[in-house]
Amino acid sequence: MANIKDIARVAGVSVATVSRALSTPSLVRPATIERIEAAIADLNYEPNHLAAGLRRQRSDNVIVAVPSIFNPFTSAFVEGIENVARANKMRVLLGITEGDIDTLNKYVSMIAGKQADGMILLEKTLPDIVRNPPTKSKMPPLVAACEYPPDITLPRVRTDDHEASALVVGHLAELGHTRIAAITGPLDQFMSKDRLSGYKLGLLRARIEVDEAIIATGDFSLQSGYDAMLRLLDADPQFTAVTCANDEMALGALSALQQRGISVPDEMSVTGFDDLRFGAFSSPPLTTVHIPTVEIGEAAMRLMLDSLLQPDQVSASREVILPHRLIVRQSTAAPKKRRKA
Amino acid sequence: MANIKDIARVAGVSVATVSRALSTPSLVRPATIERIEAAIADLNYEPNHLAAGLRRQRSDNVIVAVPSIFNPFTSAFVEGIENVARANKMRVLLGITEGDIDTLNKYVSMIAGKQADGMILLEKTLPDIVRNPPTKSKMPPLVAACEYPPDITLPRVRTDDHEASALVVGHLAELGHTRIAAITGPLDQFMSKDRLSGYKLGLLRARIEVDEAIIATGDFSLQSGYDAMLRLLDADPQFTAVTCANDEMALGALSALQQRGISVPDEMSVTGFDDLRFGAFSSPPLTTVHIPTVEIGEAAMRLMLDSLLQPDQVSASREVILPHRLIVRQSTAAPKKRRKA
DNA sequence: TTGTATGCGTTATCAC
DNA sequence: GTGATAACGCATACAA
Repeated sequence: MANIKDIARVAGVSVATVSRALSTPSLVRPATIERIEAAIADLNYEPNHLAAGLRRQRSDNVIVAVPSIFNPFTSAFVEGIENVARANKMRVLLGITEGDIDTLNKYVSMIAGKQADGMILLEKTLPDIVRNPPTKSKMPPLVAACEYPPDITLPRVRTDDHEASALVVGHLAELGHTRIAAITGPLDQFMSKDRLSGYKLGLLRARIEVDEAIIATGDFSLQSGYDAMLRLLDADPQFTAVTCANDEMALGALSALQQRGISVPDEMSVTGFDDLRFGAFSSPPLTTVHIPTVEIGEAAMRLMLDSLLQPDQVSASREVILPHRLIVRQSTAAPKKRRKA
Repeated sequence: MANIKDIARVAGVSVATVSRALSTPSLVRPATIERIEAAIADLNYEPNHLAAGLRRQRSDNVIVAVPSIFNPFTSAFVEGIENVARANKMRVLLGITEGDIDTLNKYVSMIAGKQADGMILLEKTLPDIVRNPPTKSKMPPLVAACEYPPDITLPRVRTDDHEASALVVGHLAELGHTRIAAITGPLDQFMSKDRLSGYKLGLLRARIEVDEAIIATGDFSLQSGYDAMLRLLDADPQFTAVTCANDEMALGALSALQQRGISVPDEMSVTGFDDLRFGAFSSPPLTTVHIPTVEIGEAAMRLMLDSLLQPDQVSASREVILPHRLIVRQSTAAPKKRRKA
């Protein structure tokens, strides 16, 4: 492969000029640039990013740490990040953790190793470095999405899941439901807790008492929603609506109801959370809250770019909150018939 | 940040020894290794991957080029790639093309620029370099997945979509269906053509004549499946089954049928293709063909590792074909009632 | 506007 | 088993 030296020789200039022509063309005479470009085309030259990176001490990569990419929520988020990364000449390095903290910590150390310039997190656990900032070396640029407790000082982007959850419950209450069950996410995740407390807030506002007997826990998967729905039905058949902490579980719940022969929304109203495409085409189409997942990724990447441009800026505590909105489809209606026990 | 020189000084050895201790510990006396490791821990040293890469002329990155990651099929594929990449100390660089050939070509040139060592493709179009191999520089390591015409010489991994499609149609024919509609993918994609020809093969085997009037084209999206189903129903209400080129479109079709009040599977049988998780929880659960998407990604990455280990090997024409299997759920049944026109 | 010289941090070759 | 040293290819401070 040709290198910058070859180009310099062929174009009859110095390597410095070639370098400048590539990175700051405004400093080079147009005629010179032309000769250089001719040489580049001639030799099929491609700048060596590794060498440039070594010199400039940056890789132009950003790590995206997620437990798995194998679900629509995460992949939309990653798509958003990639969109703005690409527009800013940066690349996305995929870091799948499978929820393992050691793997996550290893990804963080890749920043010190210059494999990446920073990291965007969508994890339920934080890397150790957040709680134990390095004393000698400087803190690597980190951006958090969605899932984190309020006491950390990372730049972050999220939606107001608390209010969003209350909003859905309010919708059900307005329809006339008074016994509203819930299927939550895993309660060791901040996001789940937030959505659960929003559910309780919604009940409070509607003057409905919380009944722990009709709150079931899932793990955000279709299967867990299906299972939780069955458990709920077996435990107490008197509720007329169920609100799920995400669309996947709501879809699972829908499937369980269909199997039990309980009609939605006539006998049971069901709501989701996230607004996955699949929810719009379920039977019946799912009432849910739209979460701007792609935009969350985009905003996270923009925060990352900010951190990268202004190192050790105290923009550390920047927080972006994106708007949600209720999407009413056909899985919710006023409670009509009483189901038989 | 500490570098290898600092470690050497603190440990009282030369940089060469430190480097060896890190990469080939067997060549270094255990006692020496201990001193070095102590120094590493002491100074919080992290090897600079950029410098190592420059010297060794490799980045340990592999680009995954996909039109979008925002769908379960692609993200499962990427997850598979990441799994085996991680196990082999390589990283995945996400390359989203949005179907743009220039973007794709740019990703290819990143290999020459040493940002990545190779590229795995899940695209409907091939980068120019495949048709016009470079004369002076050597061909970058490329691996193709699923979507490509048979005349290219890239290492590749796929399933036998042709037979898989015929298999589904065979299932419907066995149930007694004689008018079987199809919803295909975009016909400029090899994968769609393959699945369509498999559909026709299935009809042929069942001695059913092909009727172009009940073949509709979609674009693999939920919405397009929904739209195509409506078009089909309006054009000819006499068919009793419809086979869709992927699960997303089948789910869309299910939604359209439900809206029209046509019961599945009593009045209409529906089949999908891919076996997304969502298909198992639709109403009714979807009969489909399981495609081992994650495994396809894993196999693709293994082919990549092979290419990387044995440069200019003529393993170029290696092809891996992974098995599919029919998954019968409740969206298919023997044709019972005649729908009213 | 252009050229010269230095260093980024590592690996690998060759000695010892 | 270990050490000295020459690349790897580029960006930039400084000179001209």
